[in-house]
Amino acid sequence: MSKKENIVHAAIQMFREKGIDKTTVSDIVKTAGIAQGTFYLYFPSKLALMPAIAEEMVEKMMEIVKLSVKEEATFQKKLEQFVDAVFLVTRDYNEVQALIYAGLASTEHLKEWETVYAPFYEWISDLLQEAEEANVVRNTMHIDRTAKLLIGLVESAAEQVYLYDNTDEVEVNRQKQEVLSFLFHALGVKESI
Amino acid sequence: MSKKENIVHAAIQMFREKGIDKTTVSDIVKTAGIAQGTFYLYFPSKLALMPAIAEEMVEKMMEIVKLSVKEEATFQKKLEQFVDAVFLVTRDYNEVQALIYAGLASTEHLKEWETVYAPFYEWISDLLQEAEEANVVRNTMHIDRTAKLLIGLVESAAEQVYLYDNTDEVEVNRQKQEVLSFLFHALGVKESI
Amino acid sequence: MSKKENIVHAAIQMFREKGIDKTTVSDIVKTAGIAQGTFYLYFPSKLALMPAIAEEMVEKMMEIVKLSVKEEATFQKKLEQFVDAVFLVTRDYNEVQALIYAGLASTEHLKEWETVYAPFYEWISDLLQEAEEANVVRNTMHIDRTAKLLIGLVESAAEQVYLYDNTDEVEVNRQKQEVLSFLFHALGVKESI
Amino acid sequence: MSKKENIVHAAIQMFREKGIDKTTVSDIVKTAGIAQGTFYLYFPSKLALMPAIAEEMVEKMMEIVKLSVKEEATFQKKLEQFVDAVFLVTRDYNEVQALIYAGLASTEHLKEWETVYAPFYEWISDLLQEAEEANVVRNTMHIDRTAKLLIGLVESAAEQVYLYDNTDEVEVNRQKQEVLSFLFHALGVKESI
DNA sequence: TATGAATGAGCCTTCATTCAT
DNA sequence: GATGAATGAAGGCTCATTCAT
Repeated sequence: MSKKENIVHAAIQMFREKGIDKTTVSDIVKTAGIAQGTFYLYFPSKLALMPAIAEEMVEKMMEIVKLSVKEEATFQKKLEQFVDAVFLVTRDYNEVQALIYAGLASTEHLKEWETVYAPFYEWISDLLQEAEEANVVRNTMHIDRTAKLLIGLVESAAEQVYLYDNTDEVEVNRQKQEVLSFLFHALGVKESI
Repeated sequence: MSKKENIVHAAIQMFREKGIDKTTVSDIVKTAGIAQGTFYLYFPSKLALMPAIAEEMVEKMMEIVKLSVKEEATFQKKLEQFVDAVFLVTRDYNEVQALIYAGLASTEHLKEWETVYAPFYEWISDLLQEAEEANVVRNTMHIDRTAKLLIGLVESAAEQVYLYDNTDEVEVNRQKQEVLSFLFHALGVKESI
Repeated sequence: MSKKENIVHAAIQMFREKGIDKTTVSDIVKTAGIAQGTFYLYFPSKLALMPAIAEEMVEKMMEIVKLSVKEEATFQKKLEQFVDAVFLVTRDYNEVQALIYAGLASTEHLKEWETVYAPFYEWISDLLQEAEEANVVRNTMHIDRTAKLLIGLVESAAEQVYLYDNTDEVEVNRQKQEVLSFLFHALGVKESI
Repeated sequence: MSKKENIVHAAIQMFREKGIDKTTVSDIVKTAGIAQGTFYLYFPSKLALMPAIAEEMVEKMMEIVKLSVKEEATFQKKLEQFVDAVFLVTRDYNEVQALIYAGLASTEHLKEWETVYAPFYEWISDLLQEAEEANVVRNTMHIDRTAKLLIGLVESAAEQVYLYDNTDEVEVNRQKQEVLSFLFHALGVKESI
């Protein structure tokens, strides 16, 4: 593993353990097992970490999503698997996702966000596109815009359940079901498929 | 205005101007026109501000929502007005909303969140309840859960458009329309009503 | 003594002991008996100390000069007393004078230098003016320019002797004599007076 | 050009561009086109550069002085040419000369100073010696001491004009004239020659 | 209650120096 | 000799919090 990746992983780990604000460069280098100065060989400042972490997180998410969502499943099933994946990642990394929000947002790295998140949006767009072409969803939606709405919906649902609500399994499943039901209607999923 | 409110308003103002991380207690007291020490007469620490601000923000949002959504309008129209209101508040206060997200979340004030946001959820729940009773939406949804989904959806849509996308009026309106269309389908709004 | 003066004195002391570059803000506050943060209540940065120190040094020099140079002495005697005074201050504070040079010069405080050093130049200018009017020096010199030359000459002579040469009393006195002789000729001091 | 000279030249260049304090070893090696470690093959530390630079600077000054001062000129003319040369070098290298002052002085390299500056002193001493023998100056001065005073005077005059005063050509020339006049009297230059 | 000067722990960052290749 | 990635001590500065008035 390259030293740069090493730093990113250490940072993610510390962010999950101590929160973003409380994590210092000193924490990160200690975890990464490198010297303080070495950090600055790879990142010009602490803030410059954020895009790299965001990228890493999106990659991880894409990985899990691709692993969860089976190629051969029906669209309905795929949606279900997708929701499962997002809930999973949110449960394990919601602290870090808040970072992607807050960290990226509070700096001047806003433009990078779009780039970083792009593959995720695209993946959903493709999914919706296929579904529309297969005539299993309503054909009145704007694909790209709807993709974003879909992601926003599922992520916020997952955040609500893991950050603020009790996280007992039963409740989580009910929330997932409600999201799916909400989604099916929103997309006009054809029941008979 | 009580001195406590004074502090809260000053904090919100500074957060909007300088961002949350960059705002210091010193900034806040200067804006509030009080002494450094006085702050600690009303709040035990800087973090203790967050719930108070969240409360204020939710109040402001409720106010705007109540002002925007006309009692006599149809459910469809009400939804539209609601979306307008959320977009409006997000545009003007997205920095501060990020605080409610990140600030509350990163501290130990998580439990307070529920309480603070409660009136907002309730208001939407009531709206949905009425709609269901009037038989203008599908009757298969869990009201409270759907209320949260609805809020999450609209807020994330507004954030996407104001934080990351270009904010030209035309684009914003398209996004609003897509949200509404998405929502109408999700809630199973009866077209004929 | 005000806390600001306290800091300035502590800084001068440390500069004399450790040299300028080696002196840290931490050293200064320790000597001044105050907290690290207190320093920044009175000076926005470490560099901002320099003009204040320069001022203090010039004041000290003026004080010693005024004490040394007797009102009723002849011009020749006054010159001699002046050279003594400059040598004295240089011996005790040459490290700090280097600071005034280097410190002021290396920052953007150059303009302040003129202001700070002004009373010193003026004092010499007045002395020369009187001498010219009393017809005890040549009347072909430009008073202000010559004042600066005179100060530059005496200071550099003192620096040479205390910084680089051996500082035994005999050698120092010879150097003083040579300076005076040089000066008397340069100013065209009338011997018979 | 040897690698050592290369480093010295790079250092001088960077000192002139960025100032002494702000110049890092990293800057120097980048300019010299060598690796960070290579620096330490030729100089045991950053401070060890200073005498080498001083030497280089004095050499440069001697070169310019020798070029400016014509063998066949009268003593008066030679003095004038000498002042011109010192003003020239000061204008172009005053930053670096401050280094020779401050840098050498503040370190433990004081003793080297004498050695380094020696040829310069000697050259002036020789000039004065000749003048005395030719009976064109007063014969009451101590040659070596006066040589130092002369250099101190001219250098401080040049520094004053280039560092603190306005540097317009007219003013500079007036200062030069005043220095020369001061000098002629100080040395007791015989007018009729 | 109200003040605001004082505190000091701790942060980010720099950079001279080293050393394995 | 030459390299340049790695080191880590140390510095300047910030700012939430305290406390004597």
